[in-house]
Amino acid sequence: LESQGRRLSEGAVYGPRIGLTENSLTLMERSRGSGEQWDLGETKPNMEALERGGLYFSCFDMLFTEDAAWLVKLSEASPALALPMTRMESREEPEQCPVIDSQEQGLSPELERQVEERSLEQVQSMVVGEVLKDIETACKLLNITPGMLVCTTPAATISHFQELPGIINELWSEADSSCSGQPIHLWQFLRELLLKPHNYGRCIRWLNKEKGIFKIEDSAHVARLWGLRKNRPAMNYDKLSRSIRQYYKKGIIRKPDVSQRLVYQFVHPV
DNA sequence: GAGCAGGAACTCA
DNA sequence: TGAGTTCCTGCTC
Repeated sequence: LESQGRRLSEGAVYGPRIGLTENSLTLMERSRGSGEQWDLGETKPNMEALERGGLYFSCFDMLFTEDAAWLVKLSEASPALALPMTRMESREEPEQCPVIDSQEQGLSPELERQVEERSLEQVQSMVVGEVLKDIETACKLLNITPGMLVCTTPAATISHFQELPGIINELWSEADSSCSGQPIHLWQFLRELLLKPHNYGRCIRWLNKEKGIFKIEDSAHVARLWGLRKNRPAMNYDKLSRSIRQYYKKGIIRKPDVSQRLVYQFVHPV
């Protein structure tokens, strides 16, 4: 999710998290294998094609820029398949893609080419149908409307999508801790604060993110936030730090090698 | 005085 | 039973 040019092999990992089904990922993979390859340098002209063709582009497509380019190429090749995102109509995909052995049937080169094009269009149709269904599912999961994803210009589209995967990450991050049905752990809460430096940088911040070393700048504030989260109005730093110290023997948090006041270290930094 | 370390008893899901 | 929470004593900076 974090970098925009990741290949589908990684999509197979992240796809399910954003609602992409294994089915559509497989279809996209297959189509990539049989079709042309585009590098990231071709994104821009394809974005121009996107504007010309009026194809709406979802943030989920940007998760895999190469695949986004593929979809744009698809829209150029077969405009009828390029459905506007806002409509979110689920297409009736073909039952299966026919495999035609043109050699055995003795088809002419021209007819063979047409057969291949037809087959490719059917595959593309299946892929688009699956992707659109997945996007609809993902929108439902994230409680966002498809209209939120519509952009009018390529530049705005790129900018918008760069912001949206960040928001999605945050939503998933919060979902991990608050929607799983499990009470949040203190170390998770601290990590949450550290992951939002623009919000909590004044009360807690990384000293060395790679090593997982962080400093509590405003102990009273962090304790107050923890108390709010756990509905413990009497929480203070003395109690919070006692909970942190419980992590010493569990191997979750420890004091750094050079011990400093209000400085702790995650034993296994992310 | 604030923070640190750790024991012990307690609550809560 | 696990994960804190609360209270405590003693120590260091």
